[in-house]
Amino acid sequence: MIDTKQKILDTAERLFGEQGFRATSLRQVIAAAKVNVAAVHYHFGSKDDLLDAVVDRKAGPVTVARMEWLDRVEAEAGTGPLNVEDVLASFLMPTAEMAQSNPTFVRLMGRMLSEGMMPSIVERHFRESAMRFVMALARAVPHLGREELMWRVHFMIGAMAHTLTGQPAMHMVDMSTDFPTRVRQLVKFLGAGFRAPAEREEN
Amino acid sequence: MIDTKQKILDTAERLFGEQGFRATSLRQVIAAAKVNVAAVHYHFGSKDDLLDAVVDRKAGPVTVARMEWLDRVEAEAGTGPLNVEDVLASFLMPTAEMAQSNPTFVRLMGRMLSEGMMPSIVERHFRESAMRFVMALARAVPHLGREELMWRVHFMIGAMAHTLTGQPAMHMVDMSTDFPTRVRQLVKFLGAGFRAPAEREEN
DNA sequence: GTCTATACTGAGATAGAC
DNA sequence: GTCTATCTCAGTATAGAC
Repeated sequence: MIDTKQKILDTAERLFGEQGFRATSLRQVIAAAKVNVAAVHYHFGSKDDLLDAVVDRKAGPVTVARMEWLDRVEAEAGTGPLNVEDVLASFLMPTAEMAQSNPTFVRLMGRMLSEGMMPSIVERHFRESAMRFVMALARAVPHLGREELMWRVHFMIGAMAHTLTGQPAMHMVDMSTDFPTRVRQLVKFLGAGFRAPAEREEN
Repeated sequence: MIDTKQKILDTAERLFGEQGFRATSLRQVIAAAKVNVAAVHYHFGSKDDLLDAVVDRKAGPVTVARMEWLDRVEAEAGTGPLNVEDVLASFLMPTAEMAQSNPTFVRLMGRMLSEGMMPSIVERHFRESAMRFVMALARAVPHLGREELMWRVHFMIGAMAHTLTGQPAMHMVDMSTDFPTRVRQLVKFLGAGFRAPAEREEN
């Protein structure tokens, strides 16, 4: 069939998102997609490369939406100060929107960040937009030095990844809360964190 | 030998912390510990149970330190208001202290939280102290409703886990920053997040 | 070019001899 | 308590049918 590739991609996206990448075997994927084992390797090369292709197919639009959102925020700010929450929203809201239509893929993205899964894949897909995002953040919170800003970005990624996966570490939180609400709360929480004063240099 | 168990535990702790749990095979562990494959299954039952035992051995003291720290914070506050940052420090600083002497184990704890690894293990080891911690937090930020507090705790766990693993998602951050400095910055960031005003109920 | 059948290696687990 | 042998299932590689 012509759409063997499609079937593999669709099935892999679903199973990786639902069960996690490592917890899903290729044999599960090929059974669910009703194709042969070797087809995966023929079309994609390896399990890692399959993941890469799965992400490739869907990550582009999210990145574009993020950049457009950030464009608007920067245009509205003009030469004036940039609002932290607006910058954070430009990064997080497109994800929330995608989560409405495709929650499993968003979970997969969350997993990839938090499981430290395939750093090279994450990097290739997100690094460029992430860099622009960090620059906007630096402008929004100019009281922070580079080092301190980067640490807060690091904290942000952790919080974000953990929130996207939909996996409460303990049964603390109502995971049925819709994504836009989650993200609004996350933006507020992180915004306040970024606004917090810088440490005095005293070490 | 009598200390076969010990050797396995020590080696497993090191390799799991360095490489991750899933990325480490039992065969690596038994080779490094110079014991037989079956010894692991004899002493621990399974790879999962070995992880459990590894965590068991070291997690207790951290929990005790956390609870003692929280005792002090609550005693100092008396019936007055509880400081958020103090509560956060009670949870995070014992980890930072352990990280000084045993960084790999702390990385392993971080991985366990963020990889969604063995939820039952995490729960058994941390649930009780986590509940007391959440109650103290609720007292420190009484302006938050239950739901909103829990979401912020969720964000906190993500940020914390990501910070403990020592795995920067992209090469953004200087991982050589010592743990106490990291944790001080994290406490400040999270403290501001928890202090952020509650959302108006408008959905 | 696309796919199938099959075999190879290494993982975790288990039974049973010592 | 310890070790050998063996089982099942994972990811991967390749030869060859269409």
